[in-house]
Amino acid sequence: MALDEEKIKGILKEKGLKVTRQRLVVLNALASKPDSHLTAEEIYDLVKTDSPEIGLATVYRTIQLFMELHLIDRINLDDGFVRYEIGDMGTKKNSHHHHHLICLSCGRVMSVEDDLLDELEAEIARTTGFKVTDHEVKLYGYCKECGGNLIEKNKTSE
Amino acid sequence: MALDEEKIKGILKEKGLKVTRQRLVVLNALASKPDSHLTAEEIYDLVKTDSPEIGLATVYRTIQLFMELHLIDRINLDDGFVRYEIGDMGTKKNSHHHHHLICLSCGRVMSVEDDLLDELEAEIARTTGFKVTDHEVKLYGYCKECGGNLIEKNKTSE
DNA sequence: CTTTGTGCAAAGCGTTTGCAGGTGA
DNA sequence: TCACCTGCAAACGCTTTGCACAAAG
Repeated sequence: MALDEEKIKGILKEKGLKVTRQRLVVLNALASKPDSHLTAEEIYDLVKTDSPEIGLATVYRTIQLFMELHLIDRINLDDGFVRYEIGDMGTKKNSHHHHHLICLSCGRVMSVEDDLLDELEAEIARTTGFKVTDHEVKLYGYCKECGGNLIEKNKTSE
Repeated sequence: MALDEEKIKGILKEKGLKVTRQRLVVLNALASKPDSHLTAEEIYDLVKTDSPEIGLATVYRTIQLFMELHLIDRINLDDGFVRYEIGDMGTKKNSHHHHHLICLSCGRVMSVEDDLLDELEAEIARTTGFKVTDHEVKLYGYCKECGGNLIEKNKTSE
């Protein structure tokens, strides 16, 4: 997935922020792996191939900045690592994030675009008066491949 | 919410684990605040009133143990703190957790028991072949009180 | 008596921060 | 020029660990 650098430059300039090589490189690293949910350290390693002098602190600062600009999202899979993924770049301006499927067997993380949750949110607004503006959904289970294996091993019914 | 100490003792003994005062005190602390999502430090403070000699390390070790025994659940509200709440004690053996409503204005956290997600999970199984066994849902927004205030301030339509 | 658990303090580890020098506008 | 940004290293805060002693079974 190519990054629209001009757009990013525009966003930065608009806020009086400077366009630096480090910022572009970090964002490009995230953009190059749209479905890998990278840790700060992984981003750092990726980025070092392009910019060996970059510091880990800069990566952290850049991540924070882009989080505030809503250009990237944070994901916490509760495996002890905080991860990041590139956002929709404002292309869709849909503040609702996608859901994450986390395979308990192989650890793979997949994303699903689905807004069946709207119904749940409406239900909650009705019963509790709570107005939902955003959600984070993590679904744990077994992916197609791992699930298949489990069925082989665990053929009890059906 | 009173804790069924006999049941806990049984669970521990069954695993060859010892029943210590510290373990009971930690679990009682969680049980005494079923809807407060406590950090390790908060549990430590609570527990110190009953057992001033207890160490923070013991609290952490005990929390871990009870997590493994599925007696307590971890919640991460992405506010920089990891929190814990007492589980359903195996009374319902329903591995599906409740959802959390997190108010972006006052920070309050509420729980909702709802399984509208079953539908979403079925949909996902159908389309992706991913078998969901558990989920974690965080809904961000504004609670009744804060939402009301927002409406006052932001009366644009209706 | 043996094994497991505890308290303390030190170590670990991911993340943040202070500061001097560098760089973009 | 001048404010902003970066790299480095030190500081931080939460959590884990090593070890000797204590307690449970």
